[in-house]
Amino acid sequence: MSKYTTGEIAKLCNVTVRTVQYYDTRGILVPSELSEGGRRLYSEDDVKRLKIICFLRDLGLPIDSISQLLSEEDPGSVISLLLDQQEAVLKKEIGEREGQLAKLTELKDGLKSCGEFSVESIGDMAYVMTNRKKLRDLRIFMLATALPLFILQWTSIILWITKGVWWLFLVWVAVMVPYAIWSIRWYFRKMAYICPQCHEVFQPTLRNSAFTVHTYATRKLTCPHCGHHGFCVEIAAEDEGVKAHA
Amino acid sequence: MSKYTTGEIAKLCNVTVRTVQYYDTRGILVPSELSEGGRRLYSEDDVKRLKIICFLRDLGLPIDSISQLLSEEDPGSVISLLLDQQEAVLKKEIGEREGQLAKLTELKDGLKSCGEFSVESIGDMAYVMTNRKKLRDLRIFMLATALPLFILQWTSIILWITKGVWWLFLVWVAVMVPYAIWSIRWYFRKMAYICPQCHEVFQPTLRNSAFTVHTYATRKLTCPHCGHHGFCVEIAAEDEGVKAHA
DNA sequence: TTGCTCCTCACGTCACGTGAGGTGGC
DNA sequence: TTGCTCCTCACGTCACGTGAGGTGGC
Repeated sequence: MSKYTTGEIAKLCNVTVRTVQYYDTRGILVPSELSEGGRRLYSEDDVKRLKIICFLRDLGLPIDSISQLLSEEDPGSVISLLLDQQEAVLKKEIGEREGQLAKLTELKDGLKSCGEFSVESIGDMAYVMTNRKKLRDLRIFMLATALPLFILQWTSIILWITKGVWWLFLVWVAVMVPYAIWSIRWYFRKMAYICPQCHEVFQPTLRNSAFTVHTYATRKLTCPHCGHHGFCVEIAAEDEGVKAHA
Repeated sequence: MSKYTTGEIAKLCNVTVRTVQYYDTRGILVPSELSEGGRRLYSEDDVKRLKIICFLRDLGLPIDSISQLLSEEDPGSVISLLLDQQEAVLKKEIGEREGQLAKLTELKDGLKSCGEFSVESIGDMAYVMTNRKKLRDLRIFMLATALPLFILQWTSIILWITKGVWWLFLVWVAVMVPYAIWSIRWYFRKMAYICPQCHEVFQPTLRNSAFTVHTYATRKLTCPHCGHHGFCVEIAAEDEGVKAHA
């Protein structure tokens, strides 16, 4: 029966000498024999054991679990539990990293579209990203309230043209005017903007914001903190009112 | 300008007090002021900075990189590099874990179909799994050599029946007989089996293995090491011949 | 004065890597 | 004797967590 030294068994199993020594001190793979000089000597069975350890380790199992499994008197009852656990761990870790990857891509896109770059831009982007869900909810709510009016509008127009029923159109006008006033006020109370210069969050007055150039996500405004005039990213306002996003 | 204590800034940014203290000792977030009693006092700007740190940390970036980025005089040139790097890291880690997950599932399936369980079964499974590619290559090679003969067989039969050409069938017989002898011998030289009892790899003699019950992956054999008689898993033999899979 | 919060060591985590300084075995 | 391998400390990694023992501030 040939015996292997630390270096030999390490090479056989594609690990470092240090790893073999470490497994000895941890009691996971104790050499079956020691030479007179105090050198570790490993048997064929030790090699098999180390291969099993490495296989399980390469599945990501912690060595303490492997150690417990190998010293169990009935490993059959433990192994499937351990593997199920590890499966859950791996799935969770994959999910986490995919989430991070999605956020990272979003950040990259955001920084690409944002011209001048500073560390604060990252803060703005982070704020916009966490705020995005809330913003979407607000916009959806806005559309949802407008939808019945939209239907009423076209129903009344069609009825007027085809059947000559004109009173429904009057109903629409009567409802539409207060809705328009309410919705514009509501929208500007719920929205806020980030200044690209001083990175403060502010809410413009209705007068200043209603009649300016704007896109889907930005609006040309003057920052009340630093006086900068330019396109500001639209976000959902904090519930408590105007507040630095800090 | 209000100031925040360690606990306050920690709560604002959803981290522990210890984390805030740690970022101070690492020089990543040094409090802008200290009280006479030596307590850390943080400004609004410090809060913004910590939020940025946490955002980047939650993308999985190492704090040393964050630290460097924040102390850079031109962060714009570094950030995209850093994010690209992190993207690669995350993709690699996801890939690794998906590989581990696949192996883990394979192991679970293997252990389910393997009746009596011991620690050595894991070793056998590991060996079968690393060996699987080689085994598949061998089987594909086997099929590839058989394919021309198979085509010749049906061509000759069809020609004989439809056109009365019988000599091609004689050619097929003349080629088939030596091929059959060669292929059976080749197959049993390339294949080996794992004994489920003593977990040794062995190659049975041609006589013992050719006429026994078998399935796609196993064959009923008697182990020459321990004498156990039962179904043994088929694997590709080591190139050097018979060898314990150690 | 009493809680509560904060302070600084200092050790623990996880699976080894990396020297340092000394020795066994061919 | 000369390389090569192996031995045992012992510290370092990474981002904090977890007490211990002491103090500031309302």
